[in-house]
Amino acid sequence: MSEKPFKSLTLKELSALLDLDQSTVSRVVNGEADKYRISQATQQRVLQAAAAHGYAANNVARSLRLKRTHTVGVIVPEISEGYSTSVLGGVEDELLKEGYFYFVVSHRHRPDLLKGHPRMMIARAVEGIIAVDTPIEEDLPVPVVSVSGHKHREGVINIELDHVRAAQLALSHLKELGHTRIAFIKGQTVSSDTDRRWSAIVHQTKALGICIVPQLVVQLQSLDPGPGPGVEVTRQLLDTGHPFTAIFAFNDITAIGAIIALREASLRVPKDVSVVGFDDVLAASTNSPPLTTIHQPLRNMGQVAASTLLKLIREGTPHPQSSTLTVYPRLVVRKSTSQVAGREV
Amino acid sequence: MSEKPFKSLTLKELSALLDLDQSTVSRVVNGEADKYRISQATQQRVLQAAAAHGYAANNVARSLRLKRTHTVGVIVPEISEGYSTSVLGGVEDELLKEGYFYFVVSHRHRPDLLKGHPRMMIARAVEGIIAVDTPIEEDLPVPVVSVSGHKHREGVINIELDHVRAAQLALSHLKELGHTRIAFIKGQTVSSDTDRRWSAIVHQTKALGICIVPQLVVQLQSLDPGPGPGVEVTRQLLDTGHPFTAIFAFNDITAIGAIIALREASLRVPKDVSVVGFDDVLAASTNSPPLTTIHQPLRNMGQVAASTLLKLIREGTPHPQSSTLTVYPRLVVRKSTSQVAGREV
DNA sequence: CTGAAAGCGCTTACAG
DNA sequence: CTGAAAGCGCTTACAG
Repeated sequence: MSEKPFKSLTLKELSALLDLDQSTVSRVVNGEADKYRISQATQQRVLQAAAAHGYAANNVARSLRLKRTHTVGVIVPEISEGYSTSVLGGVEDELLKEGYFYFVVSHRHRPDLLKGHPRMMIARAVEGIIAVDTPIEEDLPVPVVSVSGHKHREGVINIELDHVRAAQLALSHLKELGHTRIAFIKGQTVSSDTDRRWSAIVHQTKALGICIVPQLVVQLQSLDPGPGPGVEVTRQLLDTGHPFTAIFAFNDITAIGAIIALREASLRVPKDVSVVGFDDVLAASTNSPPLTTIHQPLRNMGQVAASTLLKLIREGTPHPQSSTLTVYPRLVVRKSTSQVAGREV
Repeated sequence: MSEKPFKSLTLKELSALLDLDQSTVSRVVNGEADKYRISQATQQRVLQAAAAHGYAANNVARSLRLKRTHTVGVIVPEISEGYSTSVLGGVEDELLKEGYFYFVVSHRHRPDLLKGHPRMMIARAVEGIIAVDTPIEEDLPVPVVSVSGHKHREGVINIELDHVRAAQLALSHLKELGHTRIAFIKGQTVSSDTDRRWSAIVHQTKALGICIVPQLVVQLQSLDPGPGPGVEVTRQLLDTGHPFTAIFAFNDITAIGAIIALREASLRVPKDVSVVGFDDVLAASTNSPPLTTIHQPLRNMGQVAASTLLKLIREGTPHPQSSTLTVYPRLVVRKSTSQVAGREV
């Protein structure tokens, strides 16, 4: 039709062409012709001309006028990483469906970005914010939904995994296989899930009659998103000389690191040591051996986060109740766990 | 300072408070006080009041007035996937540095989204678009930079890997290890890299005196982003009964799939069959065995794409020359390749 | 049934 | 040195 695609006219130009007022054209284009009882003839003319010239309203002007940007912000720790991007997939599903777009920013645990990014997004007039595994440190003037946030800030809705159930699934699986000396790798202190997960484990070991041996509990330090930190910490575990037959790792990448360290020490997985991961990111199934792990419905968590945020935006409640939506884990048994052997390491 | 963080005043309100005209306040806030020779006293008052009230200009109004949104769009095949997100990391590095934000959308190879998403982003007034491994099907009214696009559309700048060098690195590595019967897994037809990579391989096999056996060439069909398609195609390869001692896979995830299929057939990697991947995503190093692969500098490609796009935007050239920026691969030797054994499969 | 006017919140020539 | 006015491109009460 037009020579330059998208080189769209303005409303004013289009109206001039049609010899109609802007307001009339605006009404027809926005599907409010009936409401204003605009004649069929006029409607036809407008619609045809709009199509012919590829008219599309300037969204910036529209946003200014309507005070709605149909944009939300998403903040994640690290963009090049499986956990966040699985959630993002779900966020996208829901948002695009409703005509919303989103900005993504990553903070990499830098305090300046943790504070600055939400502000910048607000300055960009986002209508709401989704924080993935990221603490929100101040009150924000838009609705906030947090995925694995755990801060319970006033007015923030949390999408959270049932960690007690997760611990139960993992630990009873290990117990059934005969493991009693289990080593634990806790997450970095910066990760919002760390405390919750650990409390749940402590709780469930009691329920199941499993002892936690303090020497068999280590914590990730380095923020490196790869398997390195898991390797490091597993070496420490082996160095202590305390025997164990299984490791419950903070996440899949850490579990993969643990397996690397175990192999270095000539220990076979799962024959000598069983390893359980957490998250069920893509790498869990492609690893060799494929990881037994706790599946988090990450994509679904993203969908729930997005649809919840959209609901808050629609309702326009300035300070909704802080509350929690719980999602449920699943045990995925693959090849990194097996019946405990006679020999302990 | 103010009770509600970010509940920012408008320029007009702030000016009223100070009993100054909007224009004066605007000038000071935008750092143009000197240019307009505004008195020190006034500057102080304005700056202080702005800080006290947390004044920040409404970016929507600003964008409308200046006709600049400081926003770009990024389109990728799949958001929950290592290749795209590695590139996105680099894109973010450069963009945020310059005060730009970006929208991300994924098309999942759906024709309607491939066409619709760029249009929607244009309607959102992005100043430019970065297309990652995604063909651009029509002329767009903003600058476009393509990462691994290969379409050479008029006015689009391509960031491309030197595939000939990549093929040379992989094939001479295999040749040095004594492999002569090499199987090849080509990419899906929808992937922009597929043709280029294959041409480069054909070219380099000739240069190195390696024969391509037609029965040992298979192509990925399924669009599933996991290792499944690689497993499938490797089974076919084994079913043909043609002997081979090495596989050069289209990417790391496919290589991982190939290894799974090889194991099913009781073949050891690398003892019986060597496998070379491509990309060097995180999974390549964490896999067991860790993959020998061709490293693509994905993050760097993202950085180059973003800084190039920003340059085009700054220059305001409506239709720059189509051109190509080449980046270089690196061979990463890990544990999935070894000297050829006497026995052929 | 359609139009004229105001206004969203900025920036910037133009005056003085 | 500072202000008054126009205008970016829309939408929507208010008229008639």
